[in-house]
Formats: sequence, structure tokens, C-alpha cells
Amino acid sequence: MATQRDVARAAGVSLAVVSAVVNGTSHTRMRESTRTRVLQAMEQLGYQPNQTARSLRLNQTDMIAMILNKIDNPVYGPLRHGVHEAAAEHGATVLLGDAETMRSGSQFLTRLLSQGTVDGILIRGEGLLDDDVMAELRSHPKPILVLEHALDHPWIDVDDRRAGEIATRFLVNLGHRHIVFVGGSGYLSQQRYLGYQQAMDAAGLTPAPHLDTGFGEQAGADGLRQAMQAPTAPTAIVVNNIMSAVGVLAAARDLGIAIPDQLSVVGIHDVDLMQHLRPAVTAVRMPMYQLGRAGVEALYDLIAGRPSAGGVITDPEPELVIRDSATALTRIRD
Amino acid sequence: MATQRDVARAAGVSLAVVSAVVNGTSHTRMRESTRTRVLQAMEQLGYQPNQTARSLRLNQTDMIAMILNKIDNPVYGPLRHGVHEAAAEHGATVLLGDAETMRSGSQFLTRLLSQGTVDGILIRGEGLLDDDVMAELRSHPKPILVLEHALDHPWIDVDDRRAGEIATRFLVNLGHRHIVFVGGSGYLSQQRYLGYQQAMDAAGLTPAPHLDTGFGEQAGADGLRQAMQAPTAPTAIVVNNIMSAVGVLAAARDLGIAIPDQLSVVGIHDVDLMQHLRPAVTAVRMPMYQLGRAGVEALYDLIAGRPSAGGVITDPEPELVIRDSATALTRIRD
DNA sequence: CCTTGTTGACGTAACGTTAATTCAAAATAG
DNA sequence: CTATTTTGAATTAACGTTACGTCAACAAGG
Repeated sequence: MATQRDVARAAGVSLAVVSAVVNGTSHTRMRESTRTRVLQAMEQLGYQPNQTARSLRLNQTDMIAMILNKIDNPVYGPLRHGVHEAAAEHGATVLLGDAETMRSGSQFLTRLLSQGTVDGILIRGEGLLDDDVMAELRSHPKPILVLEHALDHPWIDVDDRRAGEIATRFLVNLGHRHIVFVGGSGYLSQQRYLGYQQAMDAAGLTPAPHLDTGFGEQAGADGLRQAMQAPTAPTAIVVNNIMSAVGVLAAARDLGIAIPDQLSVVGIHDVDLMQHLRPAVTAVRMPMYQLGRAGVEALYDLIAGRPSAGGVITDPEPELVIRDSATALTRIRD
Repeated sequence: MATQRDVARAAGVSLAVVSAVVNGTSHTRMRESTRTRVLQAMEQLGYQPNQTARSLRLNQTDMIAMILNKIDNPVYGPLRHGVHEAAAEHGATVLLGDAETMRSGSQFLTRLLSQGTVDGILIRGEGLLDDDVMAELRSHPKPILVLEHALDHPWIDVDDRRAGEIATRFLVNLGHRHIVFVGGSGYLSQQRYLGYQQAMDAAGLTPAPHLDTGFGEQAGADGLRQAMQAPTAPTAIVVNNIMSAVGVLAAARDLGIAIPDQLSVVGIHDVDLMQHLRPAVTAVRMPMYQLGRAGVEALYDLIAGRPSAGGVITDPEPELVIRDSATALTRIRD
């Protein structure tokens, strides 16, 4: 491949001029005619800048890493989208990694920890990385931004507590009095549960304990089964994470529980899939796209050494998307 | 951050020795005591090799790019897994890109096209990239391997035709005679349809035309609606791509069609989600993990200038996973 | 006519690695 | 005891960029 040296030779100018043409540097000036001559030579030789050399020289790679705990969870679609878009605006590419495959000594981690690979790291799922890995990451010379609440790192997140509250209040307003909160574990789920509690308290209802059965479809099924074993069965259920809603629907079907007639369901996080299930699932949509964008901006603040605007994103609030899985309580229970 | 020069100074040796210690080069020899002294200095200074400098020197980045057309399609989970794993065995990291966001001039593309960013490219969804983008990619100096049938590039793929055949034959063996093939578009879908045709022909049945409604949930719903408008309604349906199965189930529910009693459904590609739907979806599982691994191996053959073993992966055959969405035809129709 | 400023460019030193070459000292051979 | 080989290392030249410093030629100002 052609280098700047080749271009310089072909255009009959010095290296410095070629570099200046490539970068539009103002320091090194030249005649317009020279510029076009260089441009032509570049065109003719098919010159492509060498990123590696550039990165070495500038000590900056224009790449950021994003670590997610389960990449193909559809809730990350808009997040990824926002991150990629905002990164592109900063001229950067995104190196995507899955926390699940990030054991200590993994290739991805080694790559991150060696110098000069990325300009910064975005991470969601801090809780899922073992301490060794986090310790190694913390030793990373480039900034790290956590996309969820974190104690010892700059962080930014959507309003999970509020989402729990919105879902619950919606059910309360529909007349439900026995509402359970199902699924999840860890800080985020706890925040959502807190929102649930808050809404229950506000309505003068007693919150049920958090059925923290974990994540994914099976967690939803397990949660529903547990919930139905209570002395007084709930008439509504807030599902902590959206893929668990699939499991809730399946388990309800298996148990002969009609949704929404016998049980109303509201999920937290909204994905395309939810409108294609039957019944279509009512869910609280989180501003994940905005989280992605804001995350990148905050990271670039850090990279530039500017103070970074972190904390909870409140501007686009979590938004209730009403579909078919929740309905007003008509039968009087209890 | 500490460089080899710092380590050399601290250990009282030359740069060459440090480099040799880092890489275990045999050419530059040293006393064991010197080696440990260097190792200690590295430890003490927290030396991390600079990837960028290494890449520049070696003209190799130990990164490969993988381009998918819709990253969060769950069918890609195992593919990604296989690719990451095999890449790790080659000491490489994977740069993941989405074809959807790869327009001409996109950041990701620019990055790929500039020299020295990746050692090779894996791409699935060639058909989804416009000609400009493909032309640009083709000019890329590093090898490209296509993870689906391609005319003008080395390629490797799972056996889509066989999958269509397996799904269809299963339904034929269950006694179905009116079987339609729904969803998809493009080469891959066509292959699957070919398999469908083949199985129909083999059973002496007339294949229905390909209802190529596209991809995703909506495509499934559309396909089913179209299929039911035929003069004689089908008793079974092969769904070209798995996420469309969700749409088929939803549309069936909306139309009052009981699955599997009135209509048997078999999907191509299997994902976790399918066992959590009701009814759980019978599907043909494709060896995507193996495709990922084989793809990386083939790519590294190309990179090393060895002849690359491409073509259709036949070793793990597509495998039928029987669940609840297909059943024997009991009512005599037509 | 000399001074000062501007234009248009060139030379070169890094950035951190790796690997080829060189070389002194020690070990071994004859 | 000298000649040769081996050991253990040091020097140095790239890899392709970028940006600082320099500088000749020419123009404008006094």
C-alpha cells in the first residue's frame, strides 16, 4: 500500500506537505496548486492513511470499547445505536465486548489493558464482572464510564426507580391492590423495586417482597409460579426485566391463568418483541438510545479532562407503552 | 505509562533485551538472572505493551472485523460466540459492526478501509450492503471472508437448503400435504425454499410459491395472512427465519387459528426464545457456533496465504428440535 | 536601500516496538 | 597458549505518521 512517502515522491513535494494536506494542518502552508497536485497523487496511488501509525503518533486511537453483559439482549439495541452514533460524531469506532466472555486473562481484556487500544471504556454490567477483572480495568490508564450506578467510577444511567414507580402506579390506577414485583437481582433491579415500593406506599398498599428470580425467560416463569403460591394470589405483576415477560406469559398459559383477565402484566424496558407477543405486553420504555449518546458524551468529557455530567438521565422520562397485557381490575378480590 | 525504555533503564539492560523478554524471542539470548531482573522491573513499573506500536512494527493488529446485518438477532449469539472463541485462540479480538449502520462514508467503514486496522474481515449479509460499500470493501488490502454464499469471494456457510428440506420432510412425515413456505428474501431464503421444494417433490406434493415477506416478526404475521388466503388453506407452514415465527404465532392467535391443532409450524434457525413461547416452537437448529469457528479458521488461512477451506458446512447437520408447534395431521383435509 | 513580514515549503525528531547486525567477553577446542 | 565458538548482550534501523523548527524567496514599509 502507498504511504505518504510514496505520495510525496509522486507529487514532488515533501512528506510534511502530504501530511498537511491529509490533516488540513494550518501550520504548514502551501499553494492551492500544490494541494491539488498532492490530492491527485493520493487519488492515483489509492493512498489510505495508516491508522496504526497515526494512533502511535497521536497517542489516540479513535476507538472506544463498550462492554455489555449480554450483547444480544434486545434492550441493548437502542443503546448500541446511540453509542455508535455518538461515537461516530466524535470520529470514533466502537469495540464491543461481552462481559460474559471477559474472564481474567481473556483476549478482550488483555487487549483493553494494553496501552493504546482504546481511548476510553463504556461498561454496563459492572456487577457481573468479577473483582479481579474490575481491578484490572481500574488500572487502565484511559477513562472508564459506567452505564449504571457505580460507587467508585463516573457513571450515568436511566431512571430505574422511576420506571418501577410508573409501572406500579399504572396498575394501581387500574384498581389493582395485590401487585407483586418479579425477577431480577442486583442494584438495578433493586432500584426498580424501590420504585415499586414507593408507588405501593403512596397508594396505601403493602408492597410484596421482591421475588428476585434473576434474568431471562425462565426467571419470569419462576417468578410467576412463586407469586401464585402466595396465600392471596396477585391480580397484577410488575416484571423487572423485559425478557422475563416472555416467561411470565408462558407460565401463565401453562398454569391456565388468563392475561390480562386474571392477571395484569407490566414489564420494565420495552423491545420490539413485546408488541408481537400475544397478548402484546404493556411495558415501560427506557431512554436507552439517549443513555448511549449521553454515555459517549460523558466519556469524551472524561477523555478531554473536562468535568463529566453524570448521574441519572431524567430528561426523556421512562415512558409507559400501553398494550394488551394489563387491564382494569373488574372482579372484586380479597 | 511505562515503556520498554523505562523498563530497560530500571533493569539496567538495553531495549532489545526487554523486547526479547516480552516476546520470548530466541534470537536475543540472556542470562536467566537478567530475565528475572527485567520481569521484576516490568512488574514494578506496571509495564503494559503498547499495542499500537506493536501493530505498526509488525504490520498486524490481531484484530478482525465481523460485520453482521442485524447484530442483536439472537441467531447470531452462537455465531458471535464461535467467532470470539476462535479469534481468541489466534490471539485476536473482534471488532463488531452492523451492516445496517454501514453506509458509504460511515465511521466503521472508513476505519476498516484505512490500513492497519484489522487483519481480516468476516462478513455476513453481503446482500444488505449496497454496491458502493462492497466495492470499497473489495479494495481492502486484507482478506475478506463471506459467511454466506458469495460468488466473488471466499465464503463458508451452513446448509440452508438442507434445513428447508429437514423442516419440510418432518411435516410431510407428520402427514401434512398442504405445506407453505413463508418469509425471507434473498439468496439464503431461496436456498431454504429450494430445500422445501425438494422435500415436497420427493413426497410427490406440489410446492407452494415462496411467500417472501421478508424478515422479522411482522414478516411472519404477513406471511401467515397471505397463506391463509389461498383457496385451500395450508395445514402446515415452514417459517424461513426464526423471529418470524413469533409473528406467525401472533397472527394465528389473532386469526383464531389454533397451533398446532389447526396449523403446524416449523421454524428455521433455533433460538432460546422459541422454547419459551407458547406453543414452544419446533425449529431446525443450525450449527452457527461451528460456522463462527470455521469462519475464523478459514479467514486465518487466507491471512496466512494458505488455501482456505470454504463451502457449505455439512458436518454438524442442521438438527430438528421438536417442540409443540407441529403435530400429526389427524383431520383429513381437501 | 535596508528592515520586517509573509508565503510556501522542507527537514527531522519523535511515538514504542521489533529484529537484524554487531560485538566484547567467556568458554571451549586444538 | 592461541584460535574458534558460544554466550549475553548492545546498537540501530526501520514501521508511517505528525508537528515543530527552519529557511529561502519575495513583497511591503520606512
